[in-house]
Amino acid sequence: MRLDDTRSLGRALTLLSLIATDRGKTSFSTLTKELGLPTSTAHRLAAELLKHGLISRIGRGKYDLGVAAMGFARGREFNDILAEAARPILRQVSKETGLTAHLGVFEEGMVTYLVKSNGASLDQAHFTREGMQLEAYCSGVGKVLLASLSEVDLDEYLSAEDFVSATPRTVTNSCALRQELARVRQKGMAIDDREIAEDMMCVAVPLHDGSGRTIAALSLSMAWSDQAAAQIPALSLKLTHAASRVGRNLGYA
Amino acid sequence: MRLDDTRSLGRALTLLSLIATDRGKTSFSTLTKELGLPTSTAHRLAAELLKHGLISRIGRGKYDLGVAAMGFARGREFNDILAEAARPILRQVSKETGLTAHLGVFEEGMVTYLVKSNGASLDQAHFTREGMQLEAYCSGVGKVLLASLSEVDLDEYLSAEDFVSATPRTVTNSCALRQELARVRQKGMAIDDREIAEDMMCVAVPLHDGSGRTIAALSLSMAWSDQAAAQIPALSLKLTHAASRVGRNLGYA
DNA sequence: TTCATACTCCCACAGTACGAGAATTTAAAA
DNA sequence: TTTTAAATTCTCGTACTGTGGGAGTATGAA
Repeated sequence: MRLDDTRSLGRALTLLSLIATDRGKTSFSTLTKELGLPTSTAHRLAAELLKHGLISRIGRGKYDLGVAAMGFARGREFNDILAEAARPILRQVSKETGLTAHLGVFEEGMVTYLVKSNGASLDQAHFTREGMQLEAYCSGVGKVLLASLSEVDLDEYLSAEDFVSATPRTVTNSCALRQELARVRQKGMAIDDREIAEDMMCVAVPLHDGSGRTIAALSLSMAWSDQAAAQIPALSLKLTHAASRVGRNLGYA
Repeated sequence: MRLDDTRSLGRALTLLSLIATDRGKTSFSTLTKELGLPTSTAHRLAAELLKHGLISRIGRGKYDLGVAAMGFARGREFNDILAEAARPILRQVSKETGLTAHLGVFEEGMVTYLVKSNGASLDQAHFTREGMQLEAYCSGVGKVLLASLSEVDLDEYLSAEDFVSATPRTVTNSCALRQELARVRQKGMAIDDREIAEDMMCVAVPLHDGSGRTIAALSLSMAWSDQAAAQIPALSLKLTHAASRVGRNLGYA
């Protein structure tokens, strides 16, 4: 897209998001000054936003979100949007690879699986369901999400959790987990090698929002084998690709 | 405003509201065809909406609301916006007239008062509070709101309610109330002449949304007297004016 | 009332947004 | 796999939208 092809629209939307953030605390003229918008232009755009109900006037020089903006959220959660935006892409990846793909988010110390797309055979991650919550420390998705936590959040998590072994390879030592998470952070991907089930492995990568924060993780699960292990770099690349496509679907540059 | 001064913005917002209504059921190309938007233009606009997070891609040719649109609604209700948009105008009216102004909406068979702006003296409607719910059949605001109900909704209301007299003049007969509401509908205003309190009267007018539906009512209350009664036409006009200003604050043409 | 600020209007001009059509990508059907 | 239809992106000359300074008006506060 040519950069200035949608200048008025872009400016108006920036203005809108400023108003949405500010919630009528700051005067309109102050906001537009920050944006460097000329008065007449700003008012012209505001009038159109007003006409469409996206903003409302709550006083002289004060605007807040409008009634149309309300209707938008009705019965819809961030997670729903994320799931719908990701679903077609996960479906494609699982079709291409024959493996089962997941998308999960971190909620209250657990991983919530928002999307599951089954691969060709059913012996991969047959126990997961959409909406299911699982422990974070023993899955690829979980490790990616934990790796994105701040120091304090991670400390809290590590001290609150009670780590039980799902398999002999599960990492249950808080120190070892810290090190593992550091590796994940550095590599930008996590591997679960028979840590959650004896005969399973998976790769997982983060999904970043526009500002680089990890908001979810994608994974591919497969039955464990030497040859499967060999494919991991390629799969991880594919997943990263998929993640950035999901990001694009959500409007993250 | 010159009509085509904000064409791209206007088109984009129309597109946005279509998507918001449709929720990804209809394909993008169908929507744009309905709007008569050329393909390339439509995609250019959609790309910008996407970039700002107002829409998200949920599949090939499918778009739904985006994550930014979510953030908008956070902790905000339609009633809040209505109240904030109306408050400065009611304040002005009550200052000009010295009377107490109210704005109320119909909720579950009762009137909820969203805004109260006190006049000069305190002997008008001293018993009302913002957020208070009162019976609809005996106040000006209530009568305006009842007058806007559909036949079936009104039938339901009339059969469900138990009408008690607040004063000797309160209309408690369901037939008489029907006639009174017809008058209100025809005149576009309601008068409460000592029906809720012995020494009080008030005028009320509807607030219409863009499509003409009554979404709220505004009123002015005063102590009863012959001279006060004589002012009612002028006050009603002023209120109608105020209502249309509130409407403008909300973006209703 | 006065004052400061918000808002609207005007209009000539710069350059954005337009949109047809071609090219490319994509997903699903065959 | 190939085929096919639809979605999406690209290109580019130009029409006309959007711009923004400035003047003028409206508004609310003191």
